[in-house]
Amino acid sequence: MKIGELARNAQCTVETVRYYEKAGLLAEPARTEGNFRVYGAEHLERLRLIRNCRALDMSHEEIHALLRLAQAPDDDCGAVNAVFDQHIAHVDTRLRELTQLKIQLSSLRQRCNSGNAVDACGILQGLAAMEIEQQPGRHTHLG
Amino acid sequence: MKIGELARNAQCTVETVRYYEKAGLLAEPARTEGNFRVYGAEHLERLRLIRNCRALDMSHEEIHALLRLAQAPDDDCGAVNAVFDQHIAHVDTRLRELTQLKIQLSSLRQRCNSGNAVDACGILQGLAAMEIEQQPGRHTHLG
DNA sequence: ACACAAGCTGAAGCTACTATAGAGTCAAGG
DNA sequence: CCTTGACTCTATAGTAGCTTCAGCTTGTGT
Repeated sequence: MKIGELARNAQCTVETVRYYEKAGLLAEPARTEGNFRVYGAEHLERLRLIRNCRALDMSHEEIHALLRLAQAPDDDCGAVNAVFDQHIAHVDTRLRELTQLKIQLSSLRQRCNSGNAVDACGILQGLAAMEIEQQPGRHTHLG
Repeated sequence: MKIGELARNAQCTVETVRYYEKAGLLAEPARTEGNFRVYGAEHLERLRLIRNCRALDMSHEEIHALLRLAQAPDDDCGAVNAVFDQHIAHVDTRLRELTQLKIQLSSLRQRCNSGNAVDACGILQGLAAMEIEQQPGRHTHLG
């Protein structure tokens, strides 16, 4: 299988595949005489796993950890569960943040119903007056 | 007011202030003889507005749009409301995505309760087997 | 023989900053 | 007057996870 076919099978672009290789997530495949990459079923399976992890918003670091753990098939999978639980915690944190954000946005939005001059717009006034809440730093890689 | 004081007043770093200037969000201030930036109250107000917008996860593009609109104080503020509504829609979209994500993650998590060999781990099996759902592209700048 | 698709490498671009190097400015203390 | 230390200056590189581009080579169909 050449890179284009692999990419189609895994629903991603050729560039992304090459990027994963450079990032160390996907093993370097064999090459043809003409220097084209040749992939096997095991590459596709691995790539699918990576794409699924990404679809679940895991970071490359988290995926890397999972892949390392998956290499020792006889070990206890407790560590796998731990990586997973941590990621769920990330998602939870971000969900709470966004929920809080939406409350703030909605309350700001109610301060203006359009038709005012910009000068008198409750939203802009609110944005200028709001007291900045210091965020306690990044606790998740989710934006 | 020099840059350090401005930054303290707006709860951000000196580097961020210089970055906003280069990004065109904050007007270039006057300089002292020794080439230090000197800011007035209007710069602080503008910077506070920018920081509040960022605290609400608006992109620089959105903030830029708001600032442009705010420059014509006599115009109708309908356009301001539109920018704001669009941002609320971004947050909503991302909330729905993350909620969906959490459902998937939870269901995957239930497939393994640790103590298995990695080979038999339901999570890894699920990650490898999951059918990739193609995302309909980025509809928000929120990660 | 020639066109065109698909592959190759390496580098730059994206967002919103953060961090570093190496210099200059300025007020206070000795 | 001189030094120390806090602050400031510019310019550059790094972060994540790709995407896009330039310029080239390889393979395929007619």
